[in-house]
Amino acid sequence: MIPIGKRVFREVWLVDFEFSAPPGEQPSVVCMVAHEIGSGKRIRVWQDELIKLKWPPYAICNDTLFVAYYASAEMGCHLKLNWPLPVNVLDLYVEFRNHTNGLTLPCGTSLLGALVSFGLSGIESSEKETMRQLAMRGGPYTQKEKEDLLNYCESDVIALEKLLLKINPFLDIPRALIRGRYMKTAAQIEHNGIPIDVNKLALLRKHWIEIQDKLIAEIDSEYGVFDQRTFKYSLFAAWLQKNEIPWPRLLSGKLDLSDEVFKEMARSYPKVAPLRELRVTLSQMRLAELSVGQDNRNRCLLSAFRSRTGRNQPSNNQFIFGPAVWLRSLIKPSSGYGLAYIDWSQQEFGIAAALSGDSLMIKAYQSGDPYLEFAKQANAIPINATKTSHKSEREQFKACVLAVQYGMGADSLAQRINQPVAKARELLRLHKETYKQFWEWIEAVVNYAMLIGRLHTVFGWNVYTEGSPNPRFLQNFPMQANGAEMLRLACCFVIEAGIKLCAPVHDAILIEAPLNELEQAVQTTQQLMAEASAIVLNGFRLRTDATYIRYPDHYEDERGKKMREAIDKILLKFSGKSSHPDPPGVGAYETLPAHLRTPVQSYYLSI
DNA sequence: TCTATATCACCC
DNA sequence: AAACGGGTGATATAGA
Repeated sequence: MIPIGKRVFREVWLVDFEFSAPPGEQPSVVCMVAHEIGSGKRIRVWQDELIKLKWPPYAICNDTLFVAYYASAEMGCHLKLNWPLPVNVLDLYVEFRNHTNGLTLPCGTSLLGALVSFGLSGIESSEKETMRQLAMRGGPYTQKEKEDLLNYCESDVIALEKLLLKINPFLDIPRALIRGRYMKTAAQIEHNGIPIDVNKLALLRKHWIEIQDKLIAEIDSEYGVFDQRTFKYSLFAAWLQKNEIPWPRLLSGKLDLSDEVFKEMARSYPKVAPLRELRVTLSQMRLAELSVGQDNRNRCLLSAFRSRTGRNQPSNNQFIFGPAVWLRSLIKPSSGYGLAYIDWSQQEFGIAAALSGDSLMIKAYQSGDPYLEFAKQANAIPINATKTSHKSEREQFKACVLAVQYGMGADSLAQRINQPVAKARELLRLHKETYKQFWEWIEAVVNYAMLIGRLHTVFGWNVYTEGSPNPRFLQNFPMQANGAEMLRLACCFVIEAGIKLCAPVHDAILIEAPLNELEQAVQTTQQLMAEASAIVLNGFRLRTDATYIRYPDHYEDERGKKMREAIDKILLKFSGKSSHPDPPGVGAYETLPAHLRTPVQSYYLSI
């Protein structure tokens, strides 16, 4: 019987896998080492034996604990091996993040870094790098290499045990297991991936440079500020001088090349407008390393718990939801399937309302249109006003709500809504007067952080706020971090309900289902998202919106439609046809067999 | 030629 | 002094 935190487990298994994971592919397992703390039992298994096992060689039931560092990797290996996932997962990466979040660490958040910060030493990081390379290289391996890899794998398990003993006194096991549960979910999401129109992607990649060249050639002939595809500051400066245009400069003395300045300057000097458009277009053309596997699905590390607020932080480069929105048109369900993008409506506003208990804010959220209702509550528009009758007022109150969420000041808000500072000040004042209880609450939160030196969410995601923290961060933390809790919980529910979850996107998720099951899946997902919000917000339920994408349609975001159409037009000229037939979905969709799914778990509440 | 820095743009 | 939260990544240029 081994006590971990305040709970006792029959067995505690420390596990590490070595694997290789080419971009966009599920991991290929190389080897595994597992140690059990109580009995001292040690297991070392090479790939060829692992794939024969139908069940992990360690206990994964209710009264045992699975411990790993960055457990989504180990869980990914389980899924690849068709093994069920452990009931109780303790991820020391996540717990170390939570234990030190907000502090400056001597050696980062790797296992090695965690050991160092507890005054322990692991193996040399140069050796680690060599072995990691060896695992990534893939087989075949010599007997010596196999031994080396297993030894290396085992050394990490030993390091993990040392870390566990050090961090054990700080563990809040019920909550740590909720976080571990999300790491299981994250592994399943990564395992699933997002279906991609690979023909379109190939076409885009093939003509990527040509498209940019064409766009530049069309416009730059009038300016001569590009060298190949590089915008040259010096050439632009020369052009400005020749055209006698005084251009704003940064404090450093360099020309201010932000789009904001381009926009303003285009008003007084219309001839800079086309150049501005070109720069905007080119900046939306970044698609370097979208990682798509052989099965035509976009997969990458979600980097769960990476951000200070506990959000996922996948690479913008590899993740289809990273680059400009028009590129989401590459998301396309395979034949017979559909997708749905489901997001919480005004999530942060709802969280602020619920956690502060501000009755007017709650009423505004429940009205269905918080921005319009806010304007009414502030007596700025008549009680019978609508979204259409008072469009611009609604936009201003909306901007004000967002400004408050980010701690924006009157000057920035004024600029944002293109109004005098007095107007912005007035809007912010109305917010403070209308939502008095919210402001009392949020000020108490900020004071608490200043006094105690840390903040945490309802499920115990912690951040240290020592030193001179940015007060706007403190003010935003409860909304963003509890929003992240909500998303993680919803993802767990959705995965555990057997729904194919493809991606989390901060306040939204993308799911997939056969066309005839899609609406049911969406309905269930919406219920589960409401459930998750109620758990985080003590009974308060947030609404969700769903957008469907049914084969043969592709994902389309209104904001990116113009760009997508413009690019399609150019592609048409290059290739002569708009699209190729869809390839068959290569292993595009297989539902995880029921016996492999994580069972639905109860959750723990309180604080 | 490579790296570091500043700046900017994208996402929620 | 200024004051938009959390991020990742690309780009242009300066400097080693």
